[in-house]
Amino acid sequence: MTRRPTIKDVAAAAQVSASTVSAVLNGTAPTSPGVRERVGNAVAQLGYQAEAHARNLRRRRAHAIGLVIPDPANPFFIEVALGVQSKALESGMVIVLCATDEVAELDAYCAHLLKARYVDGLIFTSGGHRFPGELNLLGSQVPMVLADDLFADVPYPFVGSDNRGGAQAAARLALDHGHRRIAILAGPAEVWTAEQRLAGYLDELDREGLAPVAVVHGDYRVPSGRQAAAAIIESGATSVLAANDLMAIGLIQSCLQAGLRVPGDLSVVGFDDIPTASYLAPQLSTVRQPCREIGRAAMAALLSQLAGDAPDNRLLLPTELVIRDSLGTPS
Amino acid sequence: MTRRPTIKDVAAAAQVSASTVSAVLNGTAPTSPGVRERVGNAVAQLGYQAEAHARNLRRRRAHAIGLVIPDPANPFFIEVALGVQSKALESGMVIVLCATDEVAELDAYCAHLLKARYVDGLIFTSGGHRFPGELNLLGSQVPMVLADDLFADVPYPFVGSDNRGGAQAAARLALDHGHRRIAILAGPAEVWTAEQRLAGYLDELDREGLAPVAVVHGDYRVPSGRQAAAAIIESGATSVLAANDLMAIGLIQSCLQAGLRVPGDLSVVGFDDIPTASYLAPQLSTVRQPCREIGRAAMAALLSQLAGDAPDNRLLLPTELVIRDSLGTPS
DNA sequence: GTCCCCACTCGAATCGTTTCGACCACCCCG
DNA sequence: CGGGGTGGTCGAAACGATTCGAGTGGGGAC
Repeated sequence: MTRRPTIKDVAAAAQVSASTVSAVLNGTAPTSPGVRERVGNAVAQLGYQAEAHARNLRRRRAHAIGLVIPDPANPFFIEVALGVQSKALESGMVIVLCATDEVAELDAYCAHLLKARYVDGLIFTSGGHRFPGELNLLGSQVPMVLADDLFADVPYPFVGSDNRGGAQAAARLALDHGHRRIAILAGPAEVWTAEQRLAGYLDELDREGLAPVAVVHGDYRVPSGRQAAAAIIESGATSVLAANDLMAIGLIQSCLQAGLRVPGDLSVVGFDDIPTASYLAPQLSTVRQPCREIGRAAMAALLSQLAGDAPDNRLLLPTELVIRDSLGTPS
Repeated sequence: MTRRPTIKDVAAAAQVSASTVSAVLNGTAPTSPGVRERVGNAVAQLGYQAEAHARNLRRRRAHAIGLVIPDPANPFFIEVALGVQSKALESGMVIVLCATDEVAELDAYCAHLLKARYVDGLIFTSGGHRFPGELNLLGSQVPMVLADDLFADVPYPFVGSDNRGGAQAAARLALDHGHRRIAILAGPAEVWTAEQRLAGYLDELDREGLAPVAVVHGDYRVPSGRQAAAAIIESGATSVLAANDLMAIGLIQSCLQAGLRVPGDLSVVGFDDIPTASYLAPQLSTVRQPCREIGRAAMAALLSQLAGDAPDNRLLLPTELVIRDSLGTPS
């Protein structure tokens, strides 16, 4: 018979009881070296591995977390996901994917996972999407960590990057290149990251006594960058600070089509440093977020929350300026 | 008491036995309308939802599958993942993410998930990576479906796209534009998709009695495209057929830097149609794969395999030519 | 020598569900 | 009127682990 071995089979082979095997395997009680060795041998010989569901049922822990990605089109979140995965691997956790662009569906799915106790908690990367209502309903009952984007009215720990500082650095870079007529291609108005970045840009311009020659709001996606081009060109800006790379890409596309040279006629600085940023011509100067680290830190925060510790409420990781070709001196 | 309600609570509230509640909820036995209503009310009132692990333990089914992505950097697989997710949502399955670029780790992790019965099966997207040894060890015991890439010596059902036909179409496009000196930027030598695409290119050239002026092999990633540029320029080709978009991107970058115009001096056709392809200047003409459909079909195949049906062994979905700017007539 | 404590092990109970066989009442058919 | 099938319900036994209280034996302290 080739039945999958259970803990009883191991117990029989090692001539001890099932509870002792459990104690050995989990280290929950002191055991003698002889027993440890016999159990170890039996496990190795039978190729035993504990059944996840039996264990989870008894322990009342799923050893799994849900990773929520409402906007899978943004490669930024993929990197965050890899960070989460890497930390999860180290800590024996499993990641359940919750990724779809259909937000209502996603909402219901997450609620289902939680109510069925399929996951112990959630890591929520929003990217400017609204916070799901049904999840909100459950209140702060759910162990959850917000990654990347913050909702002011939601009481969960948060891990993200220093958007404001990054934006300041981007603005500083443009100023240092001699730009004075600077336009801002901002993100969606009510989104925290967008607000932070906008504030950072304005901060830094203000220190020079400057104000932007134009502020255009987009939605963090490529087409909105294209649409913003006309207004920005019209503003007479020599430089644009774009609140993310996708919009910067759209903007550059439209400008090139309009016959402008980048960076000759118009300099551009993005935000995020997605892979595509370095594939463009011109390669995009941008602000790199530590995506993987954000993912890892978010997972760590969730773990400590699950362990009952009160984690840091807000963790801001530093950004890094990536200088490529899309920024020049004003003509 | 604020304890999570169990099936017994529902049973008590509806004044029936737990087994009857189970029968109602799962439809596994005939029940009377009156009982159905009482149970329905009780469930609604208590907000009951079955605990996943207890159910899974008893049913000996995880209702979960692992999605293996050895190369998360390739956006192609993200799209496939979304297709898998969408089908999974419909069928009440849960997706466990297995994504890391550390292949040995990934291998061990998958084996762990399977042995612990945390997942019922695997969908494996390889993208030219080697097939994990430990998984292979388990033989065809594991319900598994290969998506996108095929391993000749591995006996699993496969879902992918018609790489050969797509490549033929790409070659035909170049020929129809009048190109005669055509180079091929092929994928890794032992990878099935690369072989198929190469064969398709050669097929179509051969029908005109032509042979490529150069065949350079890359590894499906951007830098290898850059490195291939010199040899291709030297070959005097007027057009390049690139076996995927990432390599095409690298190639174009290097050509532009070398002062060539694209498509003026060199036309390029890619493969995959990743989002970046339409963000480039020039926008890349390429062959679109039905990524989401591949994901959905792979999930469907895995489900039928789990249900005991023998699924189609190889499913090839049609590709589609996407014509943009990177292809012109030879000068 | 006695007592206590600790290291070690075990059996039994438990987690929350599904499933299986048994049971009952009823209806229909012969 | 008897018997067989069936719709409807139930209790008890799994599923495979962990956990808890209890039992045993040996060693150290007094």
